[in-house]
Amino acid sequence: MSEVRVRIAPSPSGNLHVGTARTALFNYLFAKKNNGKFILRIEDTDAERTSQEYVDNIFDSLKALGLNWDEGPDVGGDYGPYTQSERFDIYPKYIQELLDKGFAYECFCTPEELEAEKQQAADNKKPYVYTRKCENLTEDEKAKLRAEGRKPAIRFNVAKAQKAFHDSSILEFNDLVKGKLHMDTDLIGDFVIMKSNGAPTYNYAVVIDDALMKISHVIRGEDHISNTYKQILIFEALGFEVPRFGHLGMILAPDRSKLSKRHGATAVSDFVEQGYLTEALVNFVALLGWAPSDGEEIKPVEKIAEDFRIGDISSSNSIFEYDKLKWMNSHYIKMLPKEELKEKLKKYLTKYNLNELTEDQYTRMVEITYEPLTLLSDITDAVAYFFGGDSVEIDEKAAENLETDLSQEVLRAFVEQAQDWEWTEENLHEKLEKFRADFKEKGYKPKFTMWAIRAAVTGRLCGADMTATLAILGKEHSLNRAKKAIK
RNA sequence: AGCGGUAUCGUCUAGUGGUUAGGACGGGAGAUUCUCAUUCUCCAAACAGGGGUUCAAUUCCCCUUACCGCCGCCA
Repeated sequence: MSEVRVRIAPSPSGNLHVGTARTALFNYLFAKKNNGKFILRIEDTDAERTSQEYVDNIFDSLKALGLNWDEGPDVGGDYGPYTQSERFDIYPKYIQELLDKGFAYECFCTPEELEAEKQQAADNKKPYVYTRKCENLTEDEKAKLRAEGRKPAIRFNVAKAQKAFHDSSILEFNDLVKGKLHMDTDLIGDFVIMKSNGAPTYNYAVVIDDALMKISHVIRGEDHISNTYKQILIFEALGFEVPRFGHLGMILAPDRSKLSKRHGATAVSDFVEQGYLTEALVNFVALLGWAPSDGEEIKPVEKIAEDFRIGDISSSNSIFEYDKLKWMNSHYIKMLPKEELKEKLKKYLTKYNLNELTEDQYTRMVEITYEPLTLLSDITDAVAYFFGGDSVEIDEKAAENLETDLSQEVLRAFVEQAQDWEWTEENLHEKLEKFRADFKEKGYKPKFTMWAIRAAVTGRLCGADMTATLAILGKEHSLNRAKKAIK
């Protein structure tokens, strides 16, 4: 068997979408599993909708996900260039070949004429198929149209190609994930392969590029199934070897509609911005349509690659459930090495003056606050009360708690006794334990004792370990906050 | 409308011609901790419907339904 070569071919008309990321991942996994090559190709034939900004975003996102490509626009390779707009001199040659072989013809129809055809089909409740009225234009007629200033587009002659290589009008192929798929080619209109402005269309450029780049397996979303028949025909008409195809189910939003901004993040860079770890995103997205053989859901890409078999992918659509992603993200946050975590968190702490803390204090603060985090960005709120010196914002519930006689009594005792405490975490731990015990003897639950202190010092009823919090905050700030809460 | 695809707990899925249909997220209950969270234990929750084939169908076939996709000089 020849070398496995797969590709991801995004169009830079937006930031890298998670759906594209999943397709990229499955291609990557397939390449890894089969010692093949993973190739990145930028499909920017439509100049109007593409921009360099998006190209950069695609590069960055793919890299962040760890889906490194063996060949691509930036790293090069033996089959470049890897950006379609730089390949425009390649495409005409094969158009000519198709024209010469009679598998393509010039079409002079105007957008208005085409629109009228479509309208008529709709009126008759018939599916629209191009009428092929330009198929048999004579040279004289073409010259006349040209003289009028009309520039022709090139259409592919579907029926001719089909007849040349198949016994009936039914075209069939064996999909890597969906099994046997077929289609009556009589229902496919002669489609445009080169626009009147000279630019190749998607269906044509893809074939030329996949063929020239020696792509062995095309793994992509099932929205491309109907394109596959067109593409196979072009491969055959040009005498290229037809690659194997595999079509993945789509990713849907929780309401079963297309995943869009209103559901939350959709671009990989959005997820990162919101505090998701790319490791979690990759892991989660792999589980959409694929399940590990050992049932262990949390595992790194390398492990997934070992276990991956394309035939095991579910061929149905799957819903992108943010809840599970969040769960997975919190899991990955807990597994992250502390040094790395400390660095990553800084991005979400810019509103605070980190200089208020020593390196050790910062480390300790992260240690006692990272566990409940679902998103890295949750840290912003989680550490709010470590800053601000003697003043802290008291939330409603804490304020309510501070009203009680019990809390007032606890705080008076706390302020009085703590004056003399040595303010180290170790000592505070010991002292507070005793403090709680004393109040317990008076019939106060430890929980309530600590709530009073917590409410006064942090302004909240829940938060990080209280002993460590006091230690980090320091004696002065802690006691001043406590004093302020006393009536 | 036509064509194509898909159908197991709410969600992601495992699984088999005979199973108490398994796991994970989410939900519920409880235990632990100074709180929240973590962790742990337990609970509820599914084979879309109808026909076949078969001793037996969630599993194989057909139909219906639902959902998704495609019908561009977008990709």
